[in-house]
Amino acid sequence: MGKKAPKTAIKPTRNEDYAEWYQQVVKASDLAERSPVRGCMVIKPWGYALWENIVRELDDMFKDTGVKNAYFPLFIPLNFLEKEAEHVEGFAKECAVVTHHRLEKDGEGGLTPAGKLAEPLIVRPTSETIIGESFSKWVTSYRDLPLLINQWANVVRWEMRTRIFLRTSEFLWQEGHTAHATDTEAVERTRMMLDVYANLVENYLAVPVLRGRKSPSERFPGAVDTLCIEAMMQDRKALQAGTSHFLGQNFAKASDIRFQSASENEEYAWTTSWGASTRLIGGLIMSHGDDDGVILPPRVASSQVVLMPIIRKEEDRAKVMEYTQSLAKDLKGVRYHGRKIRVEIDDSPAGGARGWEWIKKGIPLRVEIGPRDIDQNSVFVGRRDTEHRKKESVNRDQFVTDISQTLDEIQQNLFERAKMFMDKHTRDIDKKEDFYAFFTPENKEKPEIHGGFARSFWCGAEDCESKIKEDLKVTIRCIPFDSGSERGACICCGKSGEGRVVFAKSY
RNA sequence: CGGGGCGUAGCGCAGACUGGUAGCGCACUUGGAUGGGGUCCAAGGGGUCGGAGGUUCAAAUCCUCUCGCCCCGACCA
Repeated sequence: MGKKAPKTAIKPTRNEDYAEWYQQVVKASDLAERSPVRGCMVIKPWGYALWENIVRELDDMFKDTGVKNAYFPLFIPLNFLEKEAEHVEGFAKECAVVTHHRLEKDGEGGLTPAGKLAEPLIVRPTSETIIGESFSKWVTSYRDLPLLINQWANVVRWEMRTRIFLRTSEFLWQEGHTAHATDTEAVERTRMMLDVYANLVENYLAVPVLRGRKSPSERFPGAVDTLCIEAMMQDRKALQAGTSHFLGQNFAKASDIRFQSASENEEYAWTTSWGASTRLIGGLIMSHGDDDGVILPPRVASSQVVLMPIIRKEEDRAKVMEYTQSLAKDLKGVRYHGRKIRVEIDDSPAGGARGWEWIKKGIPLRVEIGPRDIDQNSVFVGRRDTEHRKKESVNRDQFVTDISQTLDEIQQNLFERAKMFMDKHTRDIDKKEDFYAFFTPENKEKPEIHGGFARSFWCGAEDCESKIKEDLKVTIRCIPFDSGSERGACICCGKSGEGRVVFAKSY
């Protein structure tokens, strides 16, 4: 008899310490690790594949709407950031600044910066200003519009506190920037791209989201309107999963993006910008992960299935491996949502440890293959979205035939589970005392998981927002598009407000 | 930047109060036995004890300074 197996692969559990659970899951799942550089991460192959799949899907969706990719510099001249007043306000801090362009030996075996730059360069925290510079040259006539550009890039924001995937000093993202002849068209584009994000997050990451707009205080600096999708994590906090901004003519004026209209007037363009980042991976982990590790939705998983040959006697090896290889070949021939199924073969020694590694990594399907299965032309299959002991023998050919359907069932199951969770912890709250109770943990010393999304009325005053933020660390995450026209008393001051807004604690 | 915690093998930790040969578990390597849910036995490899300075015959341990990380807060486009 071996050691008694712990109940869960991840310690602590979500309920014991959610923040620590998250870190342990990231580590155990082999998705990423901390780097020697403060606040930065190394994305390991198992995690980077998720990003590659997100990129592939999103990029296709963008191109389907006419967007083209381009690339702009990493460095932005300091004065560019000074062009838009509100933008300056929002970005004044938290930027990496390049002040030198050379290293010299310091005489003690080290290196010291030399060659001071006349004007410092900023490592882009976002690229509105430098892309605006290009746009101003590219746009002269209404015939040049709309201009629909996206770039896949890394950006740097010198955050005070970082969390792997959720908020890192450097992260990968895409930023779309468009310029239009009319405000209507720009507004439509803003909404169109938000819907693209919602589609990706719900249908690929299997994470349900709320769609809506930010309150003025939560807007992107310099934006006229910020649309967002918000997801609920398993600690019931909100995660902003994507934003799309209608910038009005603010950035066009700052960057001098003008065109001559059909009626021969000179006008400023109307611009938008929209982004989603590697933060999505953090959202995926916190939406689906359990106390045994991460659970990857099949449509973005690095690989969908792992084959684990069981070789009891050396003379069985050839037979088992042959059966395994042939199964792998058949599986790889199956198309799953337009792509090949990816198969891992793990022939490390059979035993519980091997299986647990794959559970922690969250692969959707685990398949054990031993002499017994071969005799019956079957395979022994475990699904990551069900209890880990629940495994069943399936006819080999049936398994291959059904695999797309099985993966879709897992995908669907993950989405529905997350949707039920969000719905369960979303409630209409009309009394101030109920609102405060909802967001106050019973144990102040070691807060349990509590709260959720509160749908309440708000009078529209920033004072009420900041009061609630100060009291409870709760903010308006979004004003849902479908909030309706029902009127009710502001949860804070009691004055009348139209439509319920969603309050929550957030990442 | 404020409060708290922590830096000792790849990972997790003990040793520190009371200074005296650098330890344990996991992982890794080799050999053997196992094998359908966290295997067993045996033998190995791996360390500037975060860094600098000080006290001492002697420092992981005591003192001073310093760097870094984690958690909570402030911040978060």
